[in-house]
Amino acid sequence: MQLANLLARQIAKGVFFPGGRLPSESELCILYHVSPMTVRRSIKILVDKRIVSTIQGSGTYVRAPNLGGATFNMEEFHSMFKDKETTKVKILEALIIGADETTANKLAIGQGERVILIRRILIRNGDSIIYHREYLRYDPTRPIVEDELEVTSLDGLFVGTGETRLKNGSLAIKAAVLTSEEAEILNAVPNQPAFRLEHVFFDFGNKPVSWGWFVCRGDRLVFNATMGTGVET
Amino acid sequence: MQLANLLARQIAKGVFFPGGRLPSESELCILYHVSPMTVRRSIKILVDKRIVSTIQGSGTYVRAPNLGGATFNMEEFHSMFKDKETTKVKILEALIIGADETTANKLAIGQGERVILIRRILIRNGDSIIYHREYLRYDPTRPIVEDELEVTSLDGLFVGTGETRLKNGSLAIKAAVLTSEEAEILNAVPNQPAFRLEHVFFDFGNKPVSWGWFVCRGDRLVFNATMGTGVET
DNA sequence: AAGTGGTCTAGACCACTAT
DNA sequence: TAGTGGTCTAGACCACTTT
Repeated sequence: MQLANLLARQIAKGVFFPGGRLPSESELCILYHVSPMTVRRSIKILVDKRIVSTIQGSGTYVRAPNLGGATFNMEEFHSMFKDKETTKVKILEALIIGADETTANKLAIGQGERVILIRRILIRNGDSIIYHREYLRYDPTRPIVEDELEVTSLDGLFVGTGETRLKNGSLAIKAAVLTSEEAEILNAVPNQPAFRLEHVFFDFGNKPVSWGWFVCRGDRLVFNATMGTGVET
Repeated sequence: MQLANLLARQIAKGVFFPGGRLPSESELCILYHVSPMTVRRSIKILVDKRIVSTIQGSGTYVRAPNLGGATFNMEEFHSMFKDKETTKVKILEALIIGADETTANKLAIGQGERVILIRRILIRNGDSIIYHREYLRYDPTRPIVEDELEVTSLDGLFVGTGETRLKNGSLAIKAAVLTSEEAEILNAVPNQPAFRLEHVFFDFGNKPVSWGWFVCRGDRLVFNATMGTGVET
């Protein structure tokens, strides 16, 4: 939206500085010869970008860049294996086991109940870059297991297949060091810094049906975020 | 917005399933007796939440939950010291030094040029939880240094003071292990998993004026994200 | 050609804030 | 009480996709 970009540039240039107030919506209407709705949507764009914040009855204010407003995404992580030409997934193991305490808690089942464990490894250009371990609820009436075993590119977990009926999920980034098992798989040394990316998926009954984690060497992954207008002056 | 929530609940219940198409905007107008603009804004809300995606000329489609769409924020990190009653910042050191190679690169200055180093420690309930190291461009004409030294609550870095005129910033989450120096400060053992949160701030001339990093024990910090509607069925 | 989402107009009324 | 942002109406025209 042109007006939003215009205002963002002005903020970036320092015309409106952090803490300062923007012209009121009705003023902007007159200044730029647009309707109130257009002004409102422009401002909404800036609010979404956390560049300004609005206070009803008071005004629209320019935010100072602040760490708290930064958001990280999975782009960096995803980019590691979105190229289907050079990456492939190898299933190291897929077997039925009894749930240990952690798995039982995560999947909301009883300890010792049967679950499916899948261990995968993601290879790019012959290099093992991600180790994935996933525990699935054992439920013959659901096709989730077949779905999961068909995920041969891990990219499926990222784009969504359109077939799975999973409702919600949660993700957690944890700091870790490589265990000796992981280090061997990832061609690294034990105790090296690493990211552990845990995930839980829920179905439409809000039951957890899958949990697991990715392990990636810390020297191969960074999560990035930006603050501020992101506009060149 | 009521209509947005209504649609989100229907999606969560499985009325519209991933990959499926929502009723067209004009149909929703008639169904719920609202104006086109209202429908559009409702759908915009769902688009922003990554629950649906729109394709011009084709329709509005329900997204499958996917890892790639997840976003992390700093809430978890910020919550560690937003309580001003129990947390305080101690400046361990503040001195002028010559820039090493890394610092020179980060601040876009010459190696050996003078920079200000500030080492801080964040204490909550007598517990050292975050170690902060920051390098500032030495520029007597700018008040940034005084500003920074006045940051006695680190929260200032998060909410923005309204005084600083910093324009943009970047953040990076890296996996690390505690050095022996850090371990001593944070009452932990060396080689323990940790997060290193690097930041760079730029002023209105797009010059980097500050860079540094936070170190936090991995067992005290997790970054969380959610996928899907986040709605109870 | 018909239907879809994308953008916009020119207002209206309301809730809230400032003075 | 005047001014602010928050929400909404009832259309309009356009770009794009589908058939």
